[in-house]
Amino acid sequence: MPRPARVSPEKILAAAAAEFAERGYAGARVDRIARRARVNKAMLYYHFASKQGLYRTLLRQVFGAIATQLQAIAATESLDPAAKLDAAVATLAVHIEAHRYFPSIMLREVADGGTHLDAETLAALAAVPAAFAAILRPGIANGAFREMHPIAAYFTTIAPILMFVASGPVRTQIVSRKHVQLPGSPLTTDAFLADLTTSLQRAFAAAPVRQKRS
Amino acid sequence: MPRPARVSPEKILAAAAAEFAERGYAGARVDRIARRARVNKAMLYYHFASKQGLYRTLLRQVFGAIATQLQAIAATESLDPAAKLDAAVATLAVHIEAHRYFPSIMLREVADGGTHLDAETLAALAAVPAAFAAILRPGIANGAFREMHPIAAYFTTIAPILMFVASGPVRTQIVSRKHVQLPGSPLTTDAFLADLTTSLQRAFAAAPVRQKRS
DNA sequence: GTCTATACCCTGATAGAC
DNA sequence: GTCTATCAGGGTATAGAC
Repeated sequence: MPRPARVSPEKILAAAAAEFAERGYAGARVDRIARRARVNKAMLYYHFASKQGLYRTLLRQVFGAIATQLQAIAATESLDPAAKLDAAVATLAVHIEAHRYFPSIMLREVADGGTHLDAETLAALAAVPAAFAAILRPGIANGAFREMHPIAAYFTTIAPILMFVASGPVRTQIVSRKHVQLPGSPLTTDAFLADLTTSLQRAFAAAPVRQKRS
Repeated sequence: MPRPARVSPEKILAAAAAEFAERGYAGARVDRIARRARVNKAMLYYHFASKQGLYRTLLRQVFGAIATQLQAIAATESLDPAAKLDAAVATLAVHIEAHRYFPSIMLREVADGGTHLDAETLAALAAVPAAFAAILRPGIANGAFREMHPIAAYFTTIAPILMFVASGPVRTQIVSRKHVQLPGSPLTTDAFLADLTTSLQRAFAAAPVRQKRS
């Protein structure tokens, strides 16, 4: 039988995601999370032991979700290496579109050095580069991609996506000021991703036998 | 005549850089900054009006310093486009090595959406991509690089550098746990930068006339 | 310019009724 | 499970002596 719909924990997690993404762990306020979730603060502490406990639970979920999606791509045997790389970027993009808080949380956790995380949450975080490495591995093995370190490829791929999306608000603020400019015309996320995809395919492709220009 | 050596403000700024990098704006403690700088907290408020004022002054300096270095590369006429790109990456790397706090602060400010910044500080931040765009411009103009949006190229270049370096602590924490792994062997910053340089040269180079493999 | 002491607010967390 | 009331600790900032 379907367990009684405990809507509170899910609503709290959703509110926490938004709050932690906007303010970071230290800047987040438990009061604000409770208000956003429309639950009483005592209720929040009833479901989650503490601010830290809530944070860890949230991050385990966030990292787990994205790792699972990347693992699915790695396991799809019908895709050739280049298609898998494109699929990884596209999947990241779709996931971010549906979960706007993801980039900021990832960036903040990197900057925080994993201070607020326990072993289990760190493991969930580590699953993300592991899944990405699994996506690239066949391509490197069969010579479609050049020899490269999986961690290097990982950061070369996801860092631009995360930072571009997360920087949306700053870029908006900069452009909205008089006398301050950003080079080039406004750049949409789709256009950015298209450009990045081109860059990554060229960056990772096995070196052409001869490629000379004078 | 040389103005009396006011060592305090510089020491405070240095301490603030470390504290804000490690904890972020919200997580930073004025007490701790004062203690790190070995000055009294009242002294800190004497030189800087507030925590926010200190933060803005620091960031203006941080962003200004890196923008200046990139502008110098852009202005060096003896370098060809590919060399300028390599020089930009190398300069970023050297600057980060000398100022370890830089990547975390940049990441955090992106995630924070520029909330704590005033117009002047935002302008200093905007000068960084502007300088980078100036580095690439001649290469795009003369056909050495492919057509690409300067902002796309900017994030494709600096995001990996910033995130790789800033993620040092998390990666260390992950690896230090039993039962949690990161793919590949340990990756040094130098090896990462070498790989990234290769990736970027290929990513930005004008499309070779023909590059086919079957 | 430098320091001590302190005001005052905010925040995470809990007690205890219902 | 849900809510009100409240506390203890720690945070920014300043007053005022030297």
